Amino acid sequence: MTNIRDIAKMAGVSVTTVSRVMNNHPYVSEEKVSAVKAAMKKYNYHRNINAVHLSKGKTHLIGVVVPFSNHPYFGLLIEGIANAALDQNYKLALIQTSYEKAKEMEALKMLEDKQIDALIICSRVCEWDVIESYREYGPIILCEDARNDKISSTFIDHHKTFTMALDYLYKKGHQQIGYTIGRQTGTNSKQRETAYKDFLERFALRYEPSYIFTSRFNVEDGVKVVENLLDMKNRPTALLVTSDQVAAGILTGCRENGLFVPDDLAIMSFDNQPISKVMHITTLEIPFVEVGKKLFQQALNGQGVSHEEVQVRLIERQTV
Amino acid sequence: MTNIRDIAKMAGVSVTTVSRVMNNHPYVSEEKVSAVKAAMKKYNYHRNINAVHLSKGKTHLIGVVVPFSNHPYFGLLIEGIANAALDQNYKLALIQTSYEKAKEMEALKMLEDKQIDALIICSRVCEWDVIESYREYGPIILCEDARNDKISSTFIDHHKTFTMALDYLYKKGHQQIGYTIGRQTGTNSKQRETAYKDFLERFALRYEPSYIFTSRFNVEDGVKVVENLLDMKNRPTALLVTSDQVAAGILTGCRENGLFVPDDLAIMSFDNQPISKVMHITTLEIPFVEVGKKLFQQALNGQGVSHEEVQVRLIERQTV
DNA sequence: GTATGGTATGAAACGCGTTTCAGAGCAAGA
DNA sequence: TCTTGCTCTGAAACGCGTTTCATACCATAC
Repeated sequence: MTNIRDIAKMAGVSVTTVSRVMNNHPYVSEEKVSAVKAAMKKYNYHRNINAVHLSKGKTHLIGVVVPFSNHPYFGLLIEGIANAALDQNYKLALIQTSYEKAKEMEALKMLEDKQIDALIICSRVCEWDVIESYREYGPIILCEDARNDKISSTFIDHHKTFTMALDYLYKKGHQQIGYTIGRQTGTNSKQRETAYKDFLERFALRYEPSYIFTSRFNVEDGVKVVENLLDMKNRPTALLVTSDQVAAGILTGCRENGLFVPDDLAIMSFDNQPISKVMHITTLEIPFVEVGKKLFQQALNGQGVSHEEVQVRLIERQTV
Repeated sequence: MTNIRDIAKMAGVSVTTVSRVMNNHPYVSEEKVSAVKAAMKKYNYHRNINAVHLSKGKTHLIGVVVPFSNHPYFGLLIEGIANAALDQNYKLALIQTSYEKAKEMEALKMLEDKQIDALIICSRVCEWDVIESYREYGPIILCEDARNDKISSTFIDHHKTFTMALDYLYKKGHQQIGYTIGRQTGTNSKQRETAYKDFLERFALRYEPSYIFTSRFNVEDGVKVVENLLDMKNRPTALLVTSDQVAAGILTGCRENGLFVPDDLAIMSFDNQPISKVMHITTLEIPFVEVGKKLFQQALNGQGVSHEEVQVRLIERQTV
């Protein structure tokens, strides 16, 4: 393999000059530029990017932590981040954790080892202080409400959003409202839980544990929600569903079991993925492209701590 | 930042010994091991991974090229590859091309620059000879039938599979069969087209161009297929659909427009994603985890050219 | 007693591009 | 004439871990 020194020798210049040519620095005479370029071409020279990385102390790689990549929510987030990254000539290192703490730690270690320039954590399991202790090694960006903390974030105020959705359902006459959610832990889930309890209190409604369906991630989980509903004596009249996938499953389950939507059960969902449009599911749109772009921007800027709130938008369709 | 030489000095050993300790080489006395470890701990030493990369000439990064990451097909593929990669302590560099040639070239350049150890291309736009010309820089693995070529692949024989599916539909009494597909170009699509034409010829059936629906990727595209069908005088009685997403859209569209499945229209789909189970769609299961694992294995082994065929499995449900 | 081989250790070379610093040459302004 | 201030160039240092090679010691093996 030819290296920069070989090229310098062949072109009759110094390595500095070759480096300058490669990086389009000014102050290189035209003759030398062409001599260097000719030599590079002749010897099919390609610079060793790892040497560049070592030298510059940067990799142009951004780590992205997701629990799964096949889930539309994270798929969309990845898509958004990847698009923003490509524009800036950055690459993405995908780290799939399956919510295992050890895998998440590995991602943090990659930052520590300078294998990545910044880390975007789309959903975390590690505790705050653990993540914070890695902040010194590079920018860490979270995709959850971290306004009270010293780590940058792009987030949706899920308390606000959930409250808005619940109020909307209440106004439509619903007083027995339940909800489905993925993980129980996690900032987003906690915010939603609080919003739910606040809502109940505000309207003096009773808390009914069976109205809350946890560990609901995909369509099949949605179908199972309906199975559960059928067994209940006193069903909720409306459900707030934190993913269009689950909502699609619930809708399908309802159809198969003779439950009419929205009359027997109203469904208000999240995300506004294509499936929700096709199935006419009322949903709260999350602007994934915008979220991805902001996450990436924060990862790039790095230094200071910033918090970017993203607004969701209610899309009224036919399930409420 | 402390480096290996600092540690060596602090521990009173040579850098070689420090390196050996880090890499668990034998032939280091216990006292020295502990001295080195103590020094590393005391100075919070972390090796610079870029220096390792440069030195070893490897990065433990595998490039994965996909057109989009939010599409379930590619999401699942990524998931499969990522799982296999994590097991072997490899990381994934995700390269999203949107089917733009320039982006795909960038991925090949990453291989050339040694930024990645191998490249898995899940769907390509570049011509054969372009890709082949980069083979000298490292393993390139394709996810399409490349048995006739000098590039490794893990693939599904789509001619065989399509033929099987068409025969199945024929046996069920269908003679007016259409199909939907994503891209028209690409090896997989070509194989399917050929299989379709061969099938028609074999049973002396007429080729009806309007029975072929191209550029169908997601649920919404499926709904539009139904809109098209409604305008047709002489509709197909069965449709082979190359993605469960599209099939879900078609099924939904049929329901809304009073078309009964399978009586008015039989649907045979591909992938066996969760949505197909929930909607009882008859489908051909693609074992994504297996595909991902094989792709990754080939990427790791590298040297020789190998071709791994993966079998699909018919899952009979209620749409045929 | 000598040959053989494993254990233990370190100096130095290696991989390779970037950047700092110093200096030379030349033109414009004082 | 002298000072600034570009433009252009290259030697050398820098980032840092790995690996080869040489060496030394000690223990079986013959």
